[in-house]
Amino acid sequence: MTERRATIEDVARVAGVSRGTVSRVLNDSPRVSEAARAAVQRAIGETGYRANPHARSLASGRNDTIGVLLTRPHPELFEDPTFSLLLQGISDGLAATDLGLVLLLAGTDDEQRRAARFIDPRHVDGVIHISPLIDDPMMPVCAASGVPVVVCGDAGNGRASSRTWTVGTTDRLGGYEAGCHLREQGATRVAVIAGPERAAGSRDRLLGVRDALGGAFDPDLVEHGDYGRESGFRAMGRLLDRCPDLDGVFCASDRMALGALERMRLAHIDVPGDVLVVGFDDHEIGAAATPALTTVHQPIRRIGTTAVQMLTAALGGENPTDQVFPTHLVVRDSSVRR
Amino acid sequence: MTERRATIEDVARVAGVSRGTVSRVLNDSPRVSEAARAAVQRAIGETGYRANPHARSLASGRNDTIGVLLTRPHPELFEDPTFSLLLQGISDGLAATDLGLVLLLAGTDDEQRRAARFIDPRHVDGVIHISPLIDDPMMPVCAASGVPVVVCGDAGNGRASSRTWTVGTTDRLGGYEAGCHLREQGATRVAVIAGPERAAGSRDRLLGVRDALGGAFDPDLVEHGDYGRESGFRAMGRLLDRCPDLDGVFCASDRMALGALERMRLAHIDVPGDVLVVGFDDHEIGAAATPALTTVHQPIRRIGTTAVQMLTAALGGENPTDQVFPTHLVVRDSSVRR
DNA sequence: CTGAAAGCGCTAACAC
DNA sequence: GTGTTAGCGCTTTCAG
Repeated sequence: MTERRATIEDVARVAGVSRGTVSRVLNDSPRVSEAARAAVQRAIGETGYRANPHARSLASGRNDTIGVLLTRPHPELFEDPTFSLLLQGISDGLAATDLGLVLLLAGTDDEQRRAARFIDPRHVDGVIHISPLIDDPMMPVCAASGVPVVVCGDAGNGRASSRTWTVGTTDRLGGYEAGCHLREQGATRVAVIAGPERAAGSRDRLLGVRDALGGAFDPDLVEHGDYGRESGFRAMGRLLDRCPDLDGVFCASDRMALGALERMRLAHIDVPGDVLVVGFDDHEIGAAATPALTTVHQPIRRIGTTAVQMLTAALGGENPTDQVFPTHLVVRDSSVRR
Repeated sequence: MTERRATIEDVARVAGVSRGTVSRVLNDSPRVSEAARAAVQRAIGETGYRANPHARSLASGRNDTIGVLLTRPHPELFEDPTFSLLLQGISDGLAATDLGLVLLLAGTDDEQRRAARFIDPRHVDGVIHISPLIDDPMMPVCAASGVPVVVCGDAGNGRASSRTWTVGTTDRLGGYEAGCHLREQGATRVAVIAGPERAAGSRDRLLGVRDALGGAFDPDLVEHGDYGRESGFRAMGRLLDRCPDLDGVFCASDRMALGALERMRLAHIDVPGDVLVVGFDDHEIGAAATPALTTVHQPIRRIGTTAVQMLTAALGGENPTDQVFPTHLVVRDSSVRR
């Protein structure tokens, strides 16, 4: 345990070659004879050699690690299946590479300071920014660091830096489709349970329904939640207090929609008989709900894998094009009058 | 952007001192004159200097970073408030230090490989292992790396290495108390909805109820879930199929207990009239449920802060003592016959 | 208190 | 193909 770690020097000695050759084998350069390669590999096994990542990074300027930046408070973050899926997508995308993955928590001020230290070309080669906020405090940090960044969602006004790319969905169009659907199904007093005020995606979905409803849109019938079930439940309560005869609700997340359903059940309001409901996300829980939830599908997991692809492309010196995946409405029972 | 980053050399030149002095200021050594310190600080501001972490680590052997190891599949992990709380505790604990925090995902084989690379004395100074499994595949990796590890929960048979410590709760005793309570309240056919088979904590809770029930314990009345609501719902369904006249249920998590409540509501089984229910965790959702959930409280957040304290102590060369926090029963409506 | 200098372990450019 | 060598940017003796 106290024993000194084997270095490249030790390996070279054991293999009877020079440091340079060992390094070449390590970075599998083509300019190595089979014999030398074999000898080095054996020596690595014997010595239990593991490269010192710092020495390597110091000399090469690479880190072989990317960071995933998380800028929402823990509870909000951790209970949201969206993040789980996004992260799975990222994990999937990374499988094809040999990059390391590091999660950077930046939900509180203190965490932001800590994370800022890590957003540095000498720590991570690139950053994937999940859950961007409007006027996101970490965007300037990313820009200043010079690290390439892929934002999942809206990067905010005037792209922070030339090394920022985005991959997202048609949030606004999704909201629009949901709004149109509610209207078509006959809803005339449509309420909205939006997500966190500062969440970029939520704002776009809200703009979308507003577009769809036009004059029928009532700004008084908008409540904000945190994407969670409980917040949807409470928001629905407030909406019902204010407007007992509303006949449609668009929720910016499926979980809030489920909370809203629950609240209405409690109030003996029939869905879809009295009120039509549309969610957003298309998570499993929505399909299993009673009534089955109409929702706007977005390919979250795919966004994750794409983010990785774009980032690796950027690391390779390419200039990836921003991607926007289409959302589409999934009509189920909660929005269709029987 | 393309501009070369300022190095310690630049700072030294601007400040009119030597590299050594700058380094001393950076590591706030006491052996520096006020004048020199001020000059260096000014120069740092002017040049926008930021230390190169790799160079620093290479020279010093420290990393100033700890890793949090997560060995459960994403969905399971991310929807569990327990992790959120644990992580908050860790975040809190870290606030007093200037250590960086890095989350290491190791839920799949691929992720495990990736994480293993990072569990290395040259990457992280220490590891906090959340959610240990029985025969956890990452424990040998941790041991082999020589990195100090604090395990939140049971480290498994024969402590992996002399540099492993644990902080946990009296899981078994908690299960025992729950079991006793159910008996005292008159339950005679008690079922158990345990957590994942390989989760160390879940196993202990199960052993605890078994202790309490003694001869009344029926191994056929045990089902396993993944700590999630849905899995509790389904497990309850299976139990009811098998034993429609059970009169008590202990669930290894509050979320599974809520799922079980839901399932029983569906079957028009009255809680606590027909069946008594006890959960585990004491999450908020349980207190808000109908009926309010009796549960076993464990100080999760505190476990997180303690893990950090133990780890920093270990990094400081001390040998912290393992900690076990007491659980206690919180009696609410779900387990008390009216 | 401060400067000089010797590494930390590795990569990459340069000879051969 | 392979060995040699000059750094990468910092910490940490060791003198002074």
